[in-house]
Amino acid sequence: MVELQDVTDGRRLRGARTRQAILKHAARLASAEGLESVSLQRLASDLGISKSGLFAHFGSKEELQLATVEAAAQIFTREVLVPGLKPPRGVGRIQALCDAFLSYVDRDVFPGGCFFQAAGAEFDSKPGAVRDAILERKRYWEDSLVRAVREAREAGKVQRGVDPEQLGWELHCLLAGANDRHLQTPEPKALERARRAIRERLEQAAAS
Amino acid sequence: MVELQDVTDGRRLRGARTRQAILKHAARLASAEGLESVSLQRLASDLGISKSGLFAHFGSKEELQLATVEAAAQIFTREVLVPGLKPPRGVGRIQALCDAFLSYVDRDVFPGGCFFQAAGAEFDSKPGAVRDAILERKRYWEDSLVRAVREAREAGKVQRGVDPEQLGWELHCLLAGANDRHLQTPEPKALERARRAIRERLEQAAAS
DNA sequence: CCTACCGATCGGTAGG
DNA sequence: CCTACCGATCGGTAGG
Repeated sequence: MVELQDVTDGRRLRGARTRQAILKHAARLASAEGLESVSLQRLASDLGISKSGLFAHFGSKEELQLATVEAAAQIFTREVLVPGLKPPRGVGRIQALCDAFLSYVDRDVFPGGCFFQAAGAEFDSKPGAVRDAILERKRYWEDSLVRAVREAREAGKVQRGVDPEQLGWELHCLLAGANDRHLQTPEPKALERARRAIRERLEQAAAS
Repeated sequence: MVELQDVTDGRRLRGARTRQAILKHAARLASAEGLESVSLQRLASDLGISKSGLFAHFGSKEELQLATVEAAAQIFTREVLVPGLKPPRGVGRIQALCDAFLSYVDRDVFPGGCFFQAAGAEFDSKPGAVRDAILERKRYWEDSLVRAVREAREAGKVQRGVDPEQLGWELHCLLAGANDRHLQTPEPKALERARRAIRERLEQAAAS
């Protein structure tokens, strides 16, 4: 009984590890070459398994794409949201969210820049479950910036006259632009421009 | 002789018209589905010609892509740069460039939003002639904004303390963000947020 | 009855 | 511009 259970658990554990390895590679590839371009054959040969091995994990290409979006969201949460939400509510948290995103871009967590920026642009005109999943995650990130501004304003750390939705969206634009520029001309100055713009926006918005 | 020449000219004219029709359709398709996804077969059947008919106009897929980028650039020039550069140098021209871009997004000149936004995101991690052509055009547009700010500053219409490269880049980020948001949630408010941000930035920068 | 794969091949389509 | 093809690769499935 115990032996049999061990074998079963071992198989499940191995399966889960393989699945994570597949999805991490798929997400990295997709950021650079496009989610649609990550073919099952390409993915299989990169990982040294067979194409039918992939089909044991994901029943179809769309399910693989949805699982890839999910895996990318976990990476984004770990690399951006967790460090960005560490400081207490206030201007410091808004700044930390922006810094965490810029660091995530600077460290090339995904070789093709922010996964959701790339996948969002690829799928924004392709209706379906994959587009919906990507946009839901993108919206959560944008909302996190808006929420951080709103909470800072409620705590009296940001001026009453500031519209959280407006400032949150502007910060998001600058961060997206920094990702864009980083991919076009990968020089330190690319991110510096965004840091400067964000600093100025936050200084203006901060309660005196 | 005359007859022969007429036939030749007629053929050339017809050829040029077909070429323009192909490229216009290719650019519109590419903005929504991706430049790489516009297959020769798809394009041929959409236009009611044969795949080899396309090869008579363009020797390879890459040449078709380069010609598509060129055609999209002509559309962008006509729809954004020409109206945007109409006002004399000064804050009015900066505003006109931004308004022209937002109108181009709002009118859905390309069904998938700004062609260069979409194609840039698709190719920014794919080295080659197509990426170079796309980024060259994107850079020209960004430089147009920077130039408009610099000229306004030189004319004393913008404060001395303003960095043209910085403000030009920030305006570009807001416009790109407006295009992004327009594709995600096509409501009038999407562009309104950008208009408000741009108005505030320009009021701040204007010489008093 | 489960899982994690294999080699081979299905009908179609890619660029050329 | 056409028909007629090529080597390869696409997403997906067969039996073992």
